[in-house]
Amino acid sequence: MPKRSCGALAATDIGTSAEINGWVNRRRDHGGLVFIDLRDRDGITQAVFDPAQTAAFEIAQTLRNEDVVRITGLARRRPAGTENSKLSTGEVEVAVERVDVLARSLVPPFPVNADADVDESLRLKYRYLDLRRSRLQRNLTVRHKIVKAIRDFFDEREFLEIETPCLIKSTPEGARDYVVPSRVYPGTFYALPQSPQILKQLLMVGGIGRYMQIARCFRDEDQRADRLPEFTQLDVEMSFVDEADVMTIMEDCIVYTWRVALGLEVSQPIPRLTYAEALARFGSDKPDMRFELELRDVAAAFAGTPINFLAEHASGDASRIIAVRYPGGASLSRRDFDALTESAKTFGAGGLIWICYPVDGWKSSIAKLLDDTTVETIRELGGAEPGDALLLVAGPTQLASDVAGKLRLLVGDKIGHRPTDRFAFCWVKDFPLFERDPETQAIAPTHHPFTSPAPGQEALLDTDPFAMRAQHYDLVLNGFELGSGSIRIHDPEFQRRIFQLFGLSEQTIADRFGFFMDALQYGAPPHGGMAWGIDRLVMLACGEPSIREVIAFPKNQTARDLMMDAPSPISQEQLRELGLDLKAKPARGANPLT
RNA sequence: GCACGCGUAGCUCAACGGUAGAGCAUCCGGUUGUCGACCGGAAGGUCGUGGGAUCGUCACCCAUCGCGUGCGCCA
Repeated sequence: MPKRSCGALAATDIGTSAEINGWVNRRRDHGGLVFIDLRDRDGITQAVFDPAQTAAFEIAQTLRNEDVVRITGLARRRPAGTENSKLSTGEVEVAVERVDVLARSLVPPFPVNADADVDESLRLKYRYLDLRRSRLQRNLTVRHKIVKAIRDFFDEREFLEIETPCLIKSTPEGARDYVVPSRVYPGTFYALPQSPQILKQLLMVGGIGRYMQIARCFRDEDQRADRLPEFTQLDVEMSFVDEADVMTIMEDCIVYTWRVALGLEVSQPIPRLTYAEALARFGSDKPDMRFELELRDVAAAFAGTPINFLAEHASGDASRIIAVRYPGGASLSRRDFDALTESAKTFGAGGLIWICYPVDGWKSSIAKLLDDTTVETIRELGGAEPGDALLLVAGPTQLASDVAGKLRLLVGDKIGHRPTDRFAFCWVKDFPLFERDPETQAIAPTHHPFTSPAPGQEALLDTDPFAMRAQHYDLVLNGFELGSGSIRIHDPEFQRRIFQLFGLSEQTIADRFGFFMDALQYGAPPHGGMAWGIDRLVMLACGEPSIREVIAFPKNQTARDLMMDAPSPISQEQLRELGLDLKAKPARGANPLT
């Protein structure tokens, strides 16, 4: 007898016998007739129990949601008028002749057969139940398809997928490491990789040429909706390539993946912006390109203004007065503008100026300080149409740009221009090679210390490092950084100078990067690559607000696994073997649900 | 570490400072074409925790715990 999945039963099966296994999604007991919706990953099939089949009928009356059963019976067409167009199997049903209860279920702590919102902690504690629900079934399916498409894409181009170790050496800089104590060498520790960066560069030195990996990475930093301590990267590296080579192949990969996994066409070429352009036009180095609303500099309207708090920002390169257009914003209430002002303040601005342009006349938060001419000049510079409003942010260039960029996203949200089912990619390139730590003013890499400067700029290292551009490119989707890549330094002497620039001593370089510096001296090919955040990519593809929705067993925002209740203390025996003494008592397991 | 929001029945949520309630789920009974079945009934609460103000609190104040979002952090 053929086995059928719950979603596979079709009109072509009518008249045949079938065996179907699944979970009881719902029972509808009509007394003289019982319906069971049987569910598996594939779908739902309706089983009908008739009193004539005495044994099966009696069992049917005892079935409850999430019991696991095997039914056998005749697939038949549903009586006319009782078809269910909501189900793919809605034309047919199984007249059950025999039912075996394979497992009983307790009453689940939340509804498994509905998509209703449930407290996320509860979902995480009972993740195996949450996984049965359609949302995660769908998301994990999409994730599989995306990862498979990526692997197929690189396989066809003769990349090798190579696994790199998870127990590696701690290197300074960057995020905090997760560490694992060594039993064999008490007092020493492995670190878990923050990314396979150095390893993939060594694969290039090793003559692999084209490498890819779906790699697990670990960073001991605080969480966000799109960031967990443990995450997955697509890691790619190639030898004898330039920036354009890498960007082309990664762009092709996105197009292929979207087509094959999602059935969507991404229009090419994907727009390319310089870092400076992205900041000026969108106030962000990861602009959301789903909508226009570009930022406009309206400082010219305030040239020679007597308004003190604007005059200081109205000229020169150090300051800006930036307008964000709010289409239809003229009809907003005073309360709405107050809320926008509050938002601007939380973004770091001192305040917010708004000007409304209804069909007749104008209104503004600083109406007393403005005249018709100035207001009209601002309107022209800001590109406002009748019915719009302009939100003005004044301040030091970086701050004003950043706040305006965030206001732009807020306006985009309010006018519904950021739908999760639209995908707008862009490249951002020509990043500065270095930036200053805002607190210490120390020089630091914008990307990482292995990034190569733009060709021919090496000499600037001694004279004006902050003028140097990097061969560094980001792929951005809907305002999220999907991934970063760069052409790496393959000259050991230049790499040494970069490390020294960041204040690493010869000794530190030798201790931490000795193996890497050695390798560069044995014929390292020019190379470069990229890494994407797979969780983020799938999250966006699924239209989900958090990467937890596309990971089977995620940690929560406080880095706990609520299902396993990890992390947890270990035994004295384990500590002794590892040569560890605890200074602090283990933190109490913080799971409120246990 | 900081800011904001949330915490009431198994789930999702209500409740003007004056007797804690609804829908769904659960349990029982009825029910032969439902598919969020239906009808009738029952059971289910330390209002996160601890203080305080008040004649009186789920509601107000303080502290604390948990969860979420953001900031810091994330080469």
